[in-house]
Amino acid sequence: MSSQPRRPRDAAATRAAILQAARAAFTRHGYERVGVRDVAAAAGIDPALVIRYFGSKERLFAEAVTGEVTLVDLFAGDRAALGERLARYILTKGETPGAFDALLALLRSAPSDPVATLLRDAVDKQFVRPLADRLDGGDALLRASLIAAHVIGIAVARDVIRSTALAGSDCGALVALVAPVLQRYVDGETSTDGSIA
Amino acid sequence: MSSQPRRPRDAAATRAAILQAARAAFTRHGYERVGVRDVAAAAGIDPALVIRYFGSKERLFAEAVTGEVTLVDLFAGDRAALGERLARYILTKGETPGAFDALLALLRSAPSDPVATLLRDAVDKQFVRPLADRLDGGDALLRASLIAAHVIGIAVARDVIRSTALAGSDCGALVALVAPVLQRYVDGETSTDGSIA
DNA sequence: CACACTAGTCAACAGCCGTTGACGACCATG
DNA sequence: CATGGTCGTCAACGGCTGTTGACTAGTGTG
Repeated sequence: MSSQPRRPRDAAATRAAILQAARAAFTRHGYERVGVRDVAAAAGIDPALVIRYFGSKERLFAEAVTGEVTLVDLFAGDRAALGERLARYILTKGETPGAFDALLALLRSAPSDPVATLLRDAVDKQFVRPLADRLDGGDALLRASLIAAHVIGIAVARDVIRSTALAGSDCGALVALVAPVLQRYVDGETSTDGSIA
Repeated sequence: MSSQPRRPRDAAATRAAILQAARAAFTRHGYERVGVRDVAAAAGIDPALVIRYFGSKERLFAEAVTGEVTLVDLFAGDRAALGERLARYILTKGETPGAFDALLALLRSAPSDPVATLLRDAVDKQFVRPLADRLDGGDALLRASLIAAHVIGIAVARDVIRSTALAGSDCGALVALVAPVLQRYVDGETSTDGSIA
């Protein structure tokens, strides 16, 4: 029996294959439940190569997950519809199966301590702060954090917990409900009262 | 060298000690990162005894985490202040260190597949459905699910990710911001109009 | 051709995991 | 006192984990 043919000697392609396999696995199952051997098998190579290329599982995760999120362009544009843009983004995302979502990968891995740090930094630097910069009024940082919290909550409820109502509902109806709520955080007003505390 | 003295033969106390240690550990670190040996060590007994009492780690987790959440009483009372009650509950919870929070334990363990199912059932049965029963208007189930999503998001952002802005802020200011937002889901308004139908 | 270099494989390490069965120690009851 | 059943301990199983080093097979260069 001849052993299976070796991979062609292409370092760049192999590295990319590992990264792609890692992204898919981490997105679906989270950091803890994905083994180096799983990633290697999905990439069609030896487990040792994964370590050789990335040093350790943790660094592979960091490299696979970072540098992929580009939310900032969402924050640009008129603030009156910012809530709707955010709602539409989070709610229509993930409709293409097999898509890699760094946020989801991070959320699934959040219980892991180094990952929690990674996630905090990513959310803070790529979401909360840029968003807070575009908010007027007091408590901008707090309101941006609460917007992030709601967005994260929706992602967790729908994609991790797989809440039946959220997962099975029409996106349009969801956006219509969520958009004005996020917008309220954007505007920073309490409608019954008229002023911020 | 005499080995350390045996535990007094008290089955009920030992069982309770295991359960308490398991709750603390699962709340802090989640299902995956807590080993049977960790729980046993915290309870001061042999790892084998944990399995003897609970059958398996998974059943221990289920027993440790279920039957502890009693949110329903929050939903009773006047609906006009329901949003504030919810906001106050989620935001002031966990101020006593060492407290066990089943929701947090579940959230930290959510990536694990059987735990995700457990969590979905718990959230659905103990939160979404009772809450939806108290909501008027269309999309009651959806609006209740979105309230749950926001509450979960705040919990994740604050306790798992440890978002700096949320973790370090004054609870009163947070409640003032969150309460009217949750209330909007309660009232089911989509316009800026402040009146309920 | 012979060389150094690199890409890939293989086998194994040490350590952890959940779980099991055999084995003492204790206690209540006969 | 003897006996049966329960409580606790101990050691070990098989399987998994991330990681390492030795080894082979190709490639580009002198």
